[in-house]
Amino acid sequence: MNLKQLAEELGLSPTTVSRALNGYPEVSEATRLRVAEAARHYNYRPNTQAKRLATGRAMAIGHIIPLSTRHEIVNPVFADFIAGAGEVYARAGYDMVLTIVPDSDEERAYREVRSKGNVDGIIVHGPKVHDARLPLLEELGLPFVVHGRSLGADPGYSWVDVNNTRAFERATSFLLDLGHRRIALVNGIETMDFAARRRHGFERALAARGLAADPALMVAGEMTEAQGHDVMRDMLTLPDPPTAVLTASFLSAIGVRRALWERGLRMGRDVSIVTHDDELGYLRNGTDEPIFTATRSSVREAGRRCAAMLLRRIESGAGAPETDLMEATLVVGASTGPAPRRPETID
Amino acid sequence: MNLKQLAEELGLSPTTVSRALNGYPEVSEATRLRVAEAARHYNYRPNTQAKRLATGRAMAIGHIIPLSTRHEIVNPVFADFIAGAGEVYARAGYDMVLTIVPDSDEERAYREVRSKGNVDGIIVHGPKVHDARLPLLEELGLPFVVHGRSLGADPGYSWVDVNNTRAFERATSFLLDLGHRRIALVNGIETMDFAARRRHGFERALAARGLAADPALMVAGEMTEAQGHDVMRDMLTLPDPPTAVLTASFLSAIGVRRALWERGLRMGRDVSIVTHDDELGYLRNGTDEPIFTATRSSVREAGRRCAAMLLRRIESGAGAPETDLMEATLVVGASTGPAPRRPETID
DNA sequence: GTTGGCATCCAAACCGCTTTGAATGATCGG
DNA sequence: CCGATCATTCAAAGCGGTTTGGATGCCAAC
Repeated sequence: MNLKQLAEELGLSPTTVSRALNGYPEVSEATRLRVAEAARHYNYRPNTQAKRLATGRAMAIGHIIPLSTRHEIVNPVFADFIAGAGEVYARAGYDMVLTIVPDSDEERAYREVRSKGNVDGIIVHGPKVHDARLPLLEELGLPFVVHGRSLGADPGYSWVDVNNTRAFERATSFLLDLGHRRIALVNGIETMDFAARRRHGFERALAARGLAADPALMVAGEMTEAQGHDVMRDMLTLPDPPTAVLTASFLSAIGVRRALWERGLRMGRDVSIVTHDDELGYLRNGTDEPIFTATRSSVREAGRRCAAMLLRRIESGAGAPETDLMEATLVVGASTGPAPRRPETID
Repeated sequence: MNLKQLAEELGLSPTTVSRALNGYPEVSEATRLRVAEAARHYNYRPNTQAKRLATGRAMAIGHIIPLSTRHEIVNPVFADFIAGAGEVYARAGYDMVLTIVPDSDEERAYREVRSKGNVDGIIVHGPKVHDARLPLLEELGLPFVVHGRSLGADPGYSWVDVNNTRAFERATSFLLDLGHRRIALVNGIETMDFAARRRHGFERALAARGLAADPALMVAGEMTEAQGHDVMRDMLTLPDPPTAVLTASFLSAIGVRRALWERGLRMGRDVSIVTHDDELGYLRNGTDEPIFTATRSSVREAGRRCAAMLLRRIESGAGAPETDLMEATLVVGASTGPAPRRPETID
């Protein structure tokens, strides 16, 4: 059933039916009701493609997911982010269009999306430091919102981000307050903006106490369980091993925990762990008391906010860039405790 | 730049340009080259909406992601599946359209997708036992492929699935061969088809040795780290605790491992663990030697196969349903060993 | 020298909707 | 009672492609 048929059925012109259904004022209340009734009865739904062509609005948002060609790993955060954003789109009547792109030809993908005109805007995932995509998108003139930021990029873009620097600065201070001095950082790949900022926060907190970060205690890599484990296993063989670890991901923290257990060390007593917790649906940090002390920030909520911001920009026609800096909360769990007194330091 | 402008620029009719670009034979090789050259030069890309309207093909595949309203949890497997499917779509020039739907009004979502006509086919995620969506989709006449199967549904549909029954049957036999008799099953929610089948495989293997499953050792629930932990913690307080555990997810296995460690038990010596491993990018089962003995099957590969199957069906006009049963491999890792001899059983 | 076939190209219709511009009849103020 | 105003409706022209049904010109065949 299409518009013309429905109009025919009603003895009206397509014009009137269209207007009645889209809430235009120049239609009598009586016919509007009649039309609505008929539409329901025939289960009429306007053809999306036709509507899009006619209005010039795709009513869809694109998410371009970079897929590292080397690592072949999808960001575990992605599913929750999508769930949050999807909620918002669904309510607003937008579709969500995903494109998985090997990071080798991301530029082509963006250009194509632009000229194909099948989305009204884009969410940029996983921004890197000095991310080349932002100037490109600016040039393309496609509305976009970045999930995260890009150090060194021209700041004239809209974004939603967690205050990663502050979060890791606080987490580090927290460990310092507990007496820890040998603190390790198990970070994500530091070409990623979020990881660079976390490291920065880590170093800043140390510097504030006149301490320098020990390069031997700072590692960056793919944030997996295996990474956490291998890194911690190696660090524990150092002559002066860390008494605390700060990890950028829940999975890394789990790996660190495994390495501790293997060595017969108790988490929170022998070695403390603080992790970042994205509050992923399938990776909850304990049910009541948190398993890990963590800097907590919901990725799902970030997804909602990104989506809402983008829709706002699209519907109001851009304007000055919007930004939204979410503060992470520091929740204390069972994985941290005072720094163990080393035998030789007993005063 | 649109078709008409490009045609103008070339001094040709839109008809000819369209044909040249789409490889129709009634165009001289000379003009075809000229058109291709100009298209490249002006970076022309046909407008998606217009093309869709004209051809009646959406060139897009829908993924309807059910979101349990109670659990608010996105299946962790989802990101990898999407990555696999996305690869295939990208190569074939299809878009991937995601819809996140609270499972309360899934039916409405399917009907809407159908009548809006913005996808050519659908991938069904997370089928349940007796899943009501399958007859609905059949009725709607929209091509679809199910990732998984549905026990009790009319079998006239296309699917890609892992042989869950067989995988868990083998895993259970493996544990039985090692001498284990008290084997626990930490399963997913058993209204989900895959979980029902895994349980079935588990029970079948026990039955084959004349053993009955102990209800106290079978738990079903959300497959999270916390679930694994809590369930195992409780089981360890039983008068006759399990010596081996079979878990339906890597995350549950990690939780089980935590519970063991908390009790000072060694994995693979005091208690064995076998888990199912979906080979998720961010949840690798160890780098060289597997951490856990596991039934392994790549979800990403399943994504690729589902996508390819659906495209095949769309482009060849349905036909008899296709099915693809993937066998999981049983990989032996460090988490299993012979059943410990109980003190009183020393002969 | 026609005629038929073939290779090329084009005008126009169409896909299903929105939207502009105009028509119609009813209502109202003077 | 008449012109102006208003409410309501419609025909037709897009949106940007594809596709149908000719045109045109050229060449081989008769």
